[in-house]
Amino acid sequence: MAGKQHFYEKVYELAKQIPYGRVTSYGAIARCLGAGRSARMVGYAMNASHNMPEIPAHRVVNRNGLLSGRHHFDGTNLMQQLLESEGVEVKDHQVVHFDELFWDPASELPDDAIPTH
DNA sequence: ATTCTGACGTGGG
DNA sequence: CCCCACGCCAGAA
Repeated sequence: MAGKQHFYEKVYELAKQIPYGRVTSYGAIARCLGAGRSARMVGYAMNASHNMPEIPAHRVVNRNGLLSGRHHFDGTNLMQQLLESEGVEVKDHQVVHFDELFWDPASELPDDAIPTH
């Protein structure tokens, strides 16, 4: 049934819809896809998205707004720079005003835009 | 084949 | 507040 390949693609479809200048979390994506306990797998999917420029992996942080994936980007601070380039403030590896910038796919995305197949 | 390590998150002590 | 165990499961060793 639900293979990894399939799951990764759902993650990507969802990630592509994160609005410019907003951020979400690994767990929020997992929950939205009906795999609430598989947040780690979302991290794996992001890790495997390096060759996919259309996937805004830098907009996915952990549930505290911490840039936990920063070491997987080229350059020391690329993840932070990408966020700042779209107006997201980052201080001490953490998104400032995380509460306001947080985008929850489950509550802000219309049902027909949530990948199911 | 088995072990180990995580771009995570929750719950319990 | 801190620390730990656990669910989850892909890849590397």
